[in-house]
Parts: sequence; C-alpha cells; structure tokens
Amino acid sequence: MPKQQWVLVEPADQVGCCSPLAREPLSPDQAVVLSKVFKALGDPVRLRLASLIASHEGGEACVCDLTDAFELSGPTISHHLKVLREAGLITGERRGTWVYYRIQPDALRSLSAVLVLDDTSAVTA
Amino acid sequence: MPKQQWVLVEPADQVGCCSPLAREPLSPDQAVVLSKVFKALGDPVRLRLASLIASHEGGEACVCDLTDAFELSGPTISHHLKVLREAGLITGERRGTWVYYRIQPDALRSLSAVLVLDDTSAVTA
DNA sequence: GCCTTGAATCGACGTCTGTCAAGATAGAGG
DNA sequence: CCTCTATCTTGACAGACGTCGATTCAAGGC
Repeated sequence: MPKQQWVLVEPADQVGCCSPLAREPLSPDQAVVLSKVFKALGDPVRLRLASLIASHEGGEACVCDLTDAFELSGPTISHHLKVLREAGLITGERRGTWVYYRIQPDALRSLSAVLVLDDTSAVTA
Repeated sequence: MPKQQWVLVEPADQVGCCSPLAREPLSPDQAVVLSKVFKALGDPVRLRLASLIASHEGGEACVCDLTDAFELSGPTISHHLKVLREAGLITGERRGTWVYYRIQPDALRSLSAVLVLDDTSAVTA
C-alpha cells in the first residue's frame, strides 16, 4: 500500500453555492453548509490564525510562526488549524520538516459574496 | 416615570473596525469583537433567520413568520434572535402585539468587507 | 378588572467545544 | 538504526451552547 501522502486538503468546497443572504431565504441544507464556515471563523484564535496566514509574506505561513503568536499549546493551535482546514478555509502542505498553510481565496470570496446586499434585495435602508 | 419603550437595540456596533483579514494580521481585540459576529452566524438556524429577515418583503419580519419556518419551540427562536441582536446583526421593534425584526445592513457590509481579498494582499492565487 | 395571544426570560438537561498533557508520527541528520 | 525537532492525535476535563417546558410580561379585547 502506497504510504499516504501528506497533503492536507479537505473536500469542503461546497461554499460557492449560495446567492446572497438578502436575496432569498437560504435553504436548510445551504444553511448547514454555510454555517460551518462561519462557525470556523467564530473563534478569536481561529480568526487571527486565518488573518496571519492570509496576510503573511508569500501567502503562506508555517505552524511555527503561528504558534509563536499565541500563548497556547501546540496541540491547541493544531486543533484550530484542523477546524479551519475542514471548513475549506485553508490548506496545509508539508515540505521537509515544516508544514505550511495557505488561505483558500475562493472560500473567502464566496463568504463575502453571501453577505453582500445587492440592489434587488428587500433591504433598502 | 415614562414607561420604558420596547425597542430592542443592542450597542454592539463595533464591527466597522477592521481592515481586511488578508491585508494585515488582526489584533487580538479586533479578533474578539469580530469573532462574536461570525459565531452568531455560525449556526444553521440563526443563518436562516438572518436570511429570512433580510430577504423578507418590506425588509422586516415578525417573529410569528419566523417561528413557522422551523420545527423549534418559541423560546428557542427567541434565544437565537437575541444572539443575532447582541451581535448587532438585527434590530427588533414592538408594534402593537407583534415584534418585528430588521437586518442591520451596515453590519453585513462590514463583515463582507473584512473577508475581501484586495490587490495589496499577499494572496495572489 | 380578567382572559387571550404573542413574545421574552428562567432553569434545567444533554451535547459540543476549547484547552492541555501525554503519546504518536514524519522527516532530517547522524 | 537512533535521536532530535516539528507537528499531529488521543483522552480527559471544564465551560459554553442549543433545546425545551414552565413562567413571566406586554398589549388588546371582553
């Protein structure tokens, strides 16, 4: 059996699915998918992790950089990175000793689009 | 003493605070504020509630409309509405027998802006 | 006043989540 | 092969969260 390769990519790419919140009511299924992504960002540590990765030089950051920014144990950071990964917000790749994480731009863009208030919406204020 | 008026508005309007995630690392304080709003949207029921309110005719929906859309008890819906209110995402107003909720467009806009990937960001993919 | 209806609050219950210590795994370099 | 470093996984625990029934409150109609 060929040893499993170390590329941490999750399948959860179902985010590019929904029209904006204010255009029409979200279906229950869409809501389940979308809410998982919002929930992943609903923790201060994870939000900072995502921001650190997204804004890091070169577009990627290694775990060692991230761990230094918090007063939290390694396992805890690792746990939060896993949550972000499973939400489809970041991807991880091992290169030699270190693991590097990058933002998934499409996920951010999709989320942002869902929150947009367009002209056809009922909200006019 | 004039009887307290029944206007459910929360002070949590600190969302219009941050530059995009990918432009520079979020400060811990900013992350705490922002993550509360994302967490409020991190539940399928609340996400649908927000969508129902935002997309409802006239820009507002009464609680009775919302309760009918779920197989959940009244107190539970009420609880979720409170969470959305305290996150600054909606406002409630009592008119006669019924309570009407509206979206706070600025909150949605701010959130959407935080997720944007602008040109100066490190992410180029 | 009293009853009815819509909605919020309270108290309790089980489940989910963030955190850590201890152990496991992957790769680099002897 | 062994050791060292970086990272992930597991197991456990306290605290937070979603849900409900019972209660309370506000407004309208009798």
